[in-house]
Amino acid sequence: MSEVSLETIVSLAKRRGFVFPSSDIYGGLAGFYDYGPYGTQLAKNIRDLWWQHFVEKVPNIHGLDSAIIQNPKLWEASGHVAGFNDPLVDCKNCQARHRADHLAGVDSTDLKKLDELIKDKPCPKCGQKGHFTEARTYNMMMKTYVGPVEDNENVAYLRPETAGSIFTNFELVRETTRAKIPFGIAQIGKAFRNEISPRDFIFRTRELEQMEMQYFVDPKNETEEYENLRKFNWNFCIEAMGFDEANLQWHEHTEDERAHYARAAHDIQFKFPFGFKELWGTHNRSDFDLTAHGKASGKELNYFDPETEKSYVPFVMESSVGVGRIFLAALVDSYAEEDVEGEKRVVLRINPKLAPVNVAILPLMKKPELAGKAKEIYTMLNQSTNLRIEYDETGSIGKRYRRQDEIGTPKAVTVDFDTLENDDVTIRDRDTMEQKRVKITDLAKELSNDS
RNA sequence: GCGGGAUUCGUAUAUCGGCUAAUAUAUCAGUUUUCCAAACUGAGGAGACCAGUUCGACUCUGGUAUCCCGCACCA
Repeated sequence: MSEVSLETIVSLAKRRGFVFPSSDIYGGLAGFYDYGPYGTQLAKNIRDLWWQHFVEKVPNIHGLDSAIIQNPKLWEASGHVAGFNDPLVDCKNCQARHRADHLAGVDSTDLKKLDELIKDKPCPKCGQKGHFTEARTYNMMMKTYVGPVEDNENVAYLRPETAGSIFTNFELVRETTRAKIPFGIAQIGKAFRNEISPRDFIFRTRELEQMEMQYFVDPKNETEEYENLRKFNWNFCIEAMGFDEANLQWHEHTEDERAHYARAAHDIQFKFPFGFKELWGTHNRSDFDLTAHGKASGKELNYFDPETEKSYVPFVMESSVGVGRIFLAALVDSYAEEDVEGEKRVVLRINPKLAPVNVAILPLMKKPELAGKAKEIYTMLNQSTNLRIEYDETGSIGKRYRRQDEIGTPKAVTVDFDTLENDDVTIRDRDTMEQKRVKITDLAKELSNDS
């Protein structure tokens, strides 16, 4: 198991075109990152794999792709407008920052009232009384304006999570798919949060991409459905992503940790270089969302059960994971260094399905006869398979193997002088470095089997 | 947001108040019929940004930005 440092991952990510600081030439922008050529492909492969497992292969889960900007009423009903307006104070003595409403012991956003209530309270950190700044709010939702005039009438928010619009589309999806409970709605998309302090590379960013699935169930089955979803999420990490089980653990939220909507919450934590941290959340959101949106919109979001002929508000079991986080986990999980004849070899032992490049085509040397043959094979495979193939002729053959190792390419095909005589090539394996000789006519089949 | 540290070729490091900024590696071109980062030759590539001090600043000072570490935050 690897104990790779974050610096090593950041350096590799930049050096090999996985992740760049956003607007790098201007000095970057905190909380935002750009994905380079290999990173873009890796992220796409992760999304595709998730979509396959959560939508395409599941008959009663349906896909959705909703707008990033929604009617602001949605976020009022969901509790985000209030929740993202946490009143905060700083202790002028020790600089610690606290939630004013927590200090006051009340649930309020009235800043003046809170100032009054906490006036004589001690700072939880240093114990000093009467040193708090005035309460301020830090709205964590990104604001924008819809229409040409920037005023309060036109305020809108970039969604802070993808879940909201799944609830607003609940009835339309149910109707168009004729779905019966239990069923799910899944979505992959960007969300935005004005995090106070983005941290740990791409772990906590201000622009994030979520893969979420909300599963609507009969309240009487909540526990069973919740447990099933937890297992499903865990299995995806182990079986589909191929993560080392030793890098994963469960964390159950205590009542204090839980969000306002959650009846139960379990995180899958991954062993990042900065510790075990949340990778994937499973939440029992109860009927909180459908009830809230039903009330606020005036359109009841009930489900009529045709068997019992009764209506009820379904419970929501939520599965939520960030693309950036699972991307980072994939790099950390697969990064390995080993000694090969006294030299250090860096290899990403990543799930072949996720690898940005499946196959590298390499002429043994940059000779016209070898390069020509290799390019022929490249074209042939490109046309006859769905493999992602890369051609490389610069540098020694050993150097090119190591280049591909570093980006996790599972197979390399090498064209040598025997190829010209016998129409066969070697396939070199990323993990074992072993080679086998294969006829060019069998190449497509041979490579497709492995990927 | 608070406190601490850092910022020099793509990456990792060095040096210096006068810089023509060094080394390794990486990259590119070439030589070598070369299967695990070989060697050799050559090429391109840098002091985050903005001010100040100074005859002169990559070097000193201040601010800003970004990254890392701790704290807080994570609805």
